[in-house]
Amino acid sequence: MTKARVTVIDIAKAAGVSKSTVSLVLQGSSLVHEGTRSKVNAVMRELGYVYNRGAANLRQAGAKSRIVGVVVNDLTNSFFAELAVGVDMVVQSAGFVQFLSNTSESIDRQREVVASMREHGISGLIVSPARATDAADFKPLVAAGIPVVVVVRNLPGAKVSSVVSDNRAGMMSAVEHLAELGHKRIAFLGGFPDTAVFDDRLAGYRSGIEAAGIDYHQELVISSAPSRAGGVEAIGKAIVLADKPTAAVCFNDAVAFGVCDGLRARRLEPGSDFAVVGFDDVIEAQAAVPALTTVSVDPQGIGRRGAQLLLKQINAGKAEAETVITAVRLVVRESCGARKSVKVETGL
Amino acid sequence: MTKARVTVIDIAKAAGVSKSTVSLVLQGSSLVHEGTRSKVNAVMRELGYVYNRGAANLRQAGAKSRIVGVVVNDLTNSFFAELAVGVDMVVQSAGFVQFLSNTSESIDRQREVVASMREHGISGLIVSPARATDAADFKPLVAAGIPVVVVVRNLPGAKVSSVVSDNRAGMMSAVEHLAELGHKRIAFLGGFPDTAVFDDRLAGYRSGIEAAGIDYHQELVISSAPSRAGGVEAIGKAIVLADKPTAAVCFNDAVAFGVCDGLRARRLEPGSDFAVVGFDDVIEAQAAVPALTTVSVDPQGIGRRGAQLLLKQINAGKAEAETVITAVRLVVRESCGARKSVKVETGL
DNA sequence: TGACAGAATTGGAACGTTCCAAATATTTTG
DNA sequence: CAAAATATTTGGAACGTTCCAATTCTGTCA
Repeated sequence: MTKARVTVIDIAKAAGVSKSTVSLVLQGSSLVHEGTRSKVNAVMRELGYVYNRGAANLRQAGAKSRIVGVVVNDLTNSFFAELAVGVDMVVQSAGFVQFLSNTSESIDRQREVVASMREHGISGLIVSPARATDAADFKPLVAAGIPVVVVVRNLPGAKVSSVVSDNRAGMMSAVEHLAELGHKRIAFLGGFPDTAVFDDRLAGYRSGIEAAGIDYHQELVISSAPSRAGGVEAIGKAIVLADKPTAAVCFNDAVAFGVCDGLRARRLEPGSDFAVVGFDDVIEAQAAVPALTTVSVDPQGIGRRGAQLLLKQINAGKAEAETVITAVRLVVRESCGARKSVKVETGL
Repeated sequence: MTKARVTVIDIAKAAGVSKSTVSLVLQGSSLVHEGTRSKVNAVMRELGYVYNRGAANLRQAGAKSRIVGVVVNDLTNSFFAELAVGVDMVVQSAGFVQFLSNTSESIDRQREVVASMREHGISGLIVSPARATDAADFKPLVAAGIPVVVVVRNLPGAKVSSVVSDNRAGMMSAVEHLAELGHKRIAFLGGFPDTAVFDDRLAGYRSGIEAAGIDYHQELVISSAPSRAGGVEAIGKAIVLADKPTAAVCFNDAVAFGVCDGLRARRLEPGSDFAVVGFDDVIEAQAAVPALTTVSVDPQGIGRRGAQLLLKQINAGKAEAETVITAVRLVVRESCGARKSVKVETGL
């Protein structure tokens, strides 16, 4: 057990050069003689030197720690796990490492986590903000010159970059698809109305029915928690309307699954008796029964785009807030009734 | 945009005390007078001070950075995502943050990632090692006094702590369950034979059939990649045996899903025509058709246990290698044929 | 050969914190 | 009230790196 850490000074001593030269080697400077460089490298290997980024970071004040913080609200949700993987891919290949934390939708936790990351000197932050995050919450970060990229959920009013999926277009295509299948009474179920994502998706819904020549009916928009339980609740309200809907687009897949549960509890089969479309295309969507028709959003792609944007801003020193909207596409499976339940898995 | 960072010296100046006193306040020392403490705290808030852990860390050489590294081989797999969440829970509440990285089973990536984490001064490492990781690979870490906890897959020969599920007991209970259902020819399908996990699960299989008074037949053990495709391959070999099996325990759920695919491709229905049992209880297992009977391992629990063990070792300064085996339990669903396919979801 | 340019190297000083030993203020005690 | 004990506070000197300006080495050219 080696007690003393090997430092740049030990290397210098052993290689017969000064610490400055070793430092130059470390930074790959072209100023050092080829022979010296290789000797120093050899000694470093031999003594088992490990670079102390903390110390380096301290000196080059404000410069880059090569750490990016990643904050998501639910890593258990495969959507966010994929997102984190996407971020990791680009971040890692740029020689950065990621600090990843999970807020579980808790705004206090988010604050703690971000503060902690800041203490550790992150060079940038990618965050999928917890619900009800204050737009001003990341103000201090950007004021300190730390770029912030918001993903998945945008933060209207905050002057930060964001990468979100095309919620409007996605929901619109879902509605149009249902209209093409002949549905006239299409409900919009689930989601909290106080969020930007909700607004976007609802706007897409309205454009969709308008494009299909259907009138908008206020009572067909039923909000609820964006969860499975919320879906059950929403379909419960929808089904007792005087003029019942025959189809629904849901705020997200979780709600859609809940809607399916609620339909079954009323002896209605999703797909054949009532068309259901989700949003997100979580991993369970294709394995479910019936397989869920949904809008696929490629969380990994969002992660990659977000990371790229962040790295760009980090390198640029300071960049303007920028918004990226990633494309989505409707994946037609069974729950919309367009296809019979054909359970053939290739597997080969 | 504040150009200059606020330091402990600025606080000291503004509060009319010395930097040492500020430092004492920072550390919550009981040496400082109550009045002084609150004044300093007030000034810190006012000036927007942010603690520089890097600098602190530099001084208390070797001491704790309050960063733990977490390395998994596939974050996309919900099993590992859950694990990471478990780690995050305990690590976060202990005031640590986690560096999380994904190796995608690449041993080079693993090496890079671990090296990078080390440069950043992690106080401990939790790793689910990529396949074929050399037992000696973490030697330098522990030599430097950085505790390492290996999870999920153990590393025989490495002198590090580990937290693994009870593979032996789990597989044994799966086999016993099938035997109770009347099966005599039970195959063991999938997995790479060069891994410790494989050995354990196979040993459990052997104990299980022995306990049931069934003879062991070499040809019923068919290894393959531990993936869906591997499962298809393995069942393909099993089904053409002279004396066909009527049931199979699989190396993991992915293999089990592949086995189901392969059965269907041969017009056999998993559950009724052939019993299939998986291992892991991934999130898709209960939503699949038929719902998969499998051995549930609680990855989040493993994450928590691993983190606790790591923190213990970090606090102890140095601890002996310790092995924790977490309990598993068989979850009986449909694919073993014990139950009819009853599709009732409560949802409420 | 001496001056000069370029290449390679180098000794501090700094970064923001913690630690130590020592100094000062406050209280207690005989 | 002096001395002793206790409670607070405090200036440096670290920690391991990078940066700067300055230095020492090379060779080149007139």
